Amino acid sequence: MKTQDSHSRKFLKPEVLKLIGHPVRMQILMALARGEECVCHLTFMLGMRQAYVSQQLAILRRAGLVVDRKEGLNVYYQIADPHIRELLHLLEKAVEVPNKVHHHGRIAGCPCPKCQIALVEA
Amino acid sequence: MKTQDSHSRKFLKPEVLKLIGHPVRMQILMALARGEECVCHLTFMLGMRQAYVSQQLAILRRAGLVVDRKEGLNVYYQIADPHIRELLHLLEKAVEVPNKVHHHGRIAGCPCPKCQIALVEA
DNA sequence: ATGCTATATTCCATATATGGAATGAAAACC
DNA sequence: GGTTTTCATTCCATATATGGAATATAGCAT
Repeated sequence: MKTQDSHSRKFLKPEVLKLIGHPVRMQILMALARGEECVCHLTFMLGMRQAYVSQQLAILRRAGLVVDRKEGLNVYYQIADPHIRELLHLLEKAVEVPNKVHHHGRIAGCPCPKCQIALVEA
Repeated sequence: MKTQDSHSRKFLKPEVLKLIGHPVRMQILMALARGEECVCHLTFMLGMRQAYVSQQLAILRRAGLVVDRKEGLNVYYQIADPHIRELLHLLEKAVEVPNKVHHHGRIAGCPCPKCQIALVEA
């Protein structure tokens, strides 16, 4: 009879928090907390090399925090579990992350479908 | 005009999460989330050597997550900030920790005042 | 002052994380 | 076929974390 049973299942091992507590991975997770994004979009959003972003995404994927979905040439990532998304939304209020991860519009130079379609329509 | 402003200040750096995401430190924090405890009590609760518990407490103290208070021979630790305590209570629902950290009664063999007084009264 | 008790610190070998660079694989298009 | 584009992986030198062991400090008692 506790309050707030919505996410009371123990779904996180302490070690997973250590993975989250990494500046770049945190930024990636915060960006994904708002919704699915493709690798190239994340790359341009964070201003980092693609290889490095993929590397961090692989770590998050192996830890079960994110899942990927291939669509043609692009690979889209999203948070694996609604519980984790909830946790990220809570952390979003407490943790300092660069503003850029909250910029969820078109990104100049990004070649991903979303950005290109938005460009054509504008 | 956002909902829930109670703890919306950005008080946590991502690196601090990494500190929290350590099995032993997580257990210590979860134990302290319920209230102040002395070092010896934590030592007996977790069944670890005192030197090691002090070592981890020092890391948490330097990170600003806990504060200490000396009283005679004992040193009592507590969570430094109500915001952090709130976060820990949220994490408590999600993170797997051994049951022992939730045992907040007297601990057999613990020499701390709390446990000794309880022993005499019983 | 001596000794006891609770806690802190320092040292250190080993393990793991970090992030750069080059390379690999796979799909779409010519 | 070949080429381009997007993403993944592997290798590696360096940095940081981990946790054991010994030692240090500080308060209280006699």
